[in-house]
Amino acid sequence: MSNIAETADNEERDKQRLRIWLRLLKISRQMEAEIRERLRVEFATTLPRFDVLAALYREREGMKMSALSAALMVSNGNVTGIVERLVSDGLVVRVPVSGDRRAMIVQLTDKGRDEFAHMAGVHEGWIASMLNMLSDEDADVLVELLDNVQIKGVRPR
Amino acid sequence: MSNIAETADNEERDKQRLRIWLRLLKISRQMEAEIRERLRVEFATTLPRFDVLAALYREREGMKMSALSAALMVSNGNVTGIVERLVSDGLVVRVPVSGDRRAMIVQLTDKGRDEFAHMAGVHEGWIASMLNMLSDEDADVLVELLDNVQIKGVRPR
DNA sequence: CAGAGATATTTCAAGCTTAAAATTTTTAGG
DNA sequence: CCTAAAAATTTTAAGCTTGAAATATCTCTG
Repeated sequence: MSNIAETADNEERDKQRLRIWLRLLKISRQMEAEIRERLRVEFATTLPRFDVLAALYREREGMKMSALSAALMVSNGNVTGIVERLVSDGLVVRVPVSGDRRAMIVQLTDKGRDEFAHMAGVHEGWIASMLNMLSDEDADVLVELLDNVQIKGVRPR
Repeated sequence: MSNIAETADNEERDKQRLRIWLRLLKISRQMEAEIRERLRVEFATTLPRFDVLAALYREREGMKMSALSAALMVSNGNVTGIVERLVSDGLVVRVPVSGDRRAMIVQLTDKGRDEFAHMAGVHEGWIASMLNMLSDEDADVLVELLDNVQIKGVRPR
């Protein structure tokens, strides 16, 4: 086989992968912008706050700060600030962990639980309407394909 | 037909669309995080800066600030700060628009053009390697499906 | 040509984000 | 027991992001 031809093939291959990435990025940025806007206008909140509430809603027992930042794939320091603001709004509480004075568990308050449940329902409707151009078949194929994509970080250790 | 059954169908439909969104979001966040990390470590730069350079690279004549923020789908004020830092690094210049003293055109410098061209090549390789689990056939189907997705903002006017 | 309204951009305040440094507490080894 | 290393979290500095307000300039209409 020709090395020159193979190089051209690989170049086209790379370009096709780049195309996928650019489309993926465009769609997710547009959807994210739309969701941020609606959260702001309809619920006077932000996406990071919504994400924190969503994670806590799944874990009735609450989560440690470190578990929270791992689940959301953001830095520790990041979560500190967001939780601070949620606490002052009365949506979550921080309770000390018995037996480890370093750690804190964050939990939804009743108010936080109620507010999130309401927002989540509306949110699901937004998503469905944004993706309503996909046929049921397309949707199934898409879920399948996206499931195969696993991004591995380059991070060693 | 039964209204109850139809409601259940629609509910499942919505859930499937939500699944797509969550997978889309996860993949794009992971890829974005990986790209940010590599840009930081290998080129000591950031994704917003890379995005601005990419937009300017496509437009040899340069772009007005407003065109730049429209192309990147970010706010005007945002671009101001990023361009400021790129100017002080000597990668772009701002030239006044003759005939309109309000406007500014931003252009790559030779240094900016060279640096971006180099980074873009490496960047394409990163993307290809992150998506190398997709077969060529899967990749084609995925591009096709993603092309159909057009998010329409709710914004009136 | 004056003034109203439209345009291009910057400034501002607030919040998000990160990596790295600092703090506090726990755990393990000697 | 003592202390070095590990672990959980917060703080810090810098940059990104937004919507809204402020500036400056331009255009159009009367």
